[in-house]
Amino acid sequence: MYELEFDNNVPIYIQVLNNIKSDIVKGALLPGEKMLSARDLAIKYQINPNTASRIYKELEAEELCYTKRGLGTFVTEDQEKVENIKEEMSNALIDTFIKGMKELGFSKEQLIEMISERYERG
Amino acid sequence: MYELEFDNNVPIYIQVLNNIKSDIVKGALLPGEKMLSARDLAIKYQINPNTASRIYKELEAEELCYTKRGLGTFVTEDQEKVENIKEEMSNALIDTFIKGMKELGFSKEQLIEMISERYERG
Amino acid sequence: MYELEFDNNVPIYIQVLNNIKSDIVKGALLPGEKMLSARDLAIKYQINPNTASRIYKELEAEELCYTKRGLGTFVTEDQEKVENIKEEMSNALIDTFIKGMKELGFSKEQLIEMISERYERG
Amino acid sequence: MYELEFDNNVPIYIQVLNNIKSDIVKGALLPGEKMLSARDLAIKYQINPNTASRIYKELEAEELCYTKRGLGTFVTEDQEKVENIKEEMSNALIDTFIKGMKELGFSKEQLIEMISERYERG
DNA sequence: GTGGTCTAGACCACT
DNA sequence: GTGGTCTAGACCACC
Repeated sequence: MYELEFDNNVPIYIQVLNNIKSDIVKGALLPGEKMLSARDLAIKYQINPNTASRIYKELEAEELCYTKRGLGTFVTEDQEKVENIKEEMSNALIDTFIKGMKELGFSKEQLIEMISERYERG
Repeated sequence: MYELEFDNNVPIYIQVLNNIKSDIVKGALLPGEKMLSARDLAIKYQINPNTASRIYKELEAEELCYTKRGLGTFVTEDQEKVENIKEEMSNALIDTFIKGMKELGFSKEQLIEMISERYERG
Repeated sequence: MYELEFDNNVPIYIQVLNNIKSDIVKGALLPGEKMLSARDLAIKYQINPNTASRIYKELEAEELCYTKRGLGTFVTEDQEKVENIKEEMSNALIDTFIKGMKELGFSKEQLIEMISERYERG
Repeated sequence: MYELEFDNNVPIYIQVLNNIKSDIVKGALLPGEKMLSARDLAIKYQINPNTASRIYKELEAEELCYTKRGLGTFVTEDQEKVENIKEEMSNALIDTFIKGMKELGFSKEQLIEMISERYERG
């Protein structure tokens, strides 16, 4: 069971999905490594097994993992895919951040200052 | 009519709401200024009139505007409210940004560098 | 309700999926056209609404359609996507066919003859 | 050990089964010839021994091979059985091919042209 | 034991 | 009325 607190405004499966993606990107899940079974994932995050299944299905659609029938689900061995996801996810974060802050009227210097201040706290 | 392209994954009313809030924060909409009628807002953003109404209802609930019966809707004159919104919105942006980037394994220095690089581009 | 007879060896949602894809490829569903609601799709094919939803979700993942919140699901306007799908689907069919028949020892001439004979019948 | 790459969407035992059937049809495995032991089949294809056993069980059920206790498994000597299998397999291939391509809107002439072009390549 | 599919039904948010 | 999410539970095929 997991200590993750869900943000109710974001679908659970998205949150778990991002969690797993981060694990792959960070190397907490290694290429070729066997992942939790869908059922165990469900237990870990206290979610319904179907929801867990769905998460793996999405990961597979993004080619971040693959399934061997009857054996389980495994992290992709294609390191390039992993790099792409890292790019993609960080770009999305940066873009919404900069776009939003500009809209509010913050300067580059202000952004840098705020980040310096808060990085350790967060 | 407006050039805003909607992100279909975010409710339209949220997107317009944030747009208006930003306008107030930036001063594009001044305290006490008369706002568009719901009907005109609907036309400007090409949205359903019901959606436009809802947006004003939410703005009113946050006390960022008020309605004078028969005269229209006006931006709040309470500058403190405006400040609060600015804080609130920027905090939300910063928090998701830092939290997400940390999860992906980025350091403070990397964040600052990336922002420096991209601020002008965005 | 629909006259489709399901092949029990293939998941229903795949069969319906291919059906809809074919409709798009053939132009029976035009770019930008509103598609059946998930509920109506469920009725048409006599399947569970969740299954119908899932089908649209997959189509959307392949960018063959897009969703406007609260309004419905629409066929993509990107004609290139449609062309790609046509290529992809026909290539898959041809490749399995040729590969399988070669494995069985059939020559090119035999294949052509068999197709000539059976095309009308099928 | 074998160079076969498995398609994860098709059960492994089906893939190996078809492989062996093709070998019989093509004459790579001759009537009366002794086949690999289940154990060696497992090694050749890098599969689970249980899966290998299952494959022979299915082949036997279709009467394409028979077992002499203590001696091993042998290819059937009944040439008619072999012919039937060839018919069956090729019909299945042709039918899915023609049905699918028709659905996509291809004409008989187009099919023939595509096959002419690709047969050598495949 | 593993994942895959399907049904059923509930609840929610959006337009 | 539209799609989106989640739960629950069943059944199947595969290894």
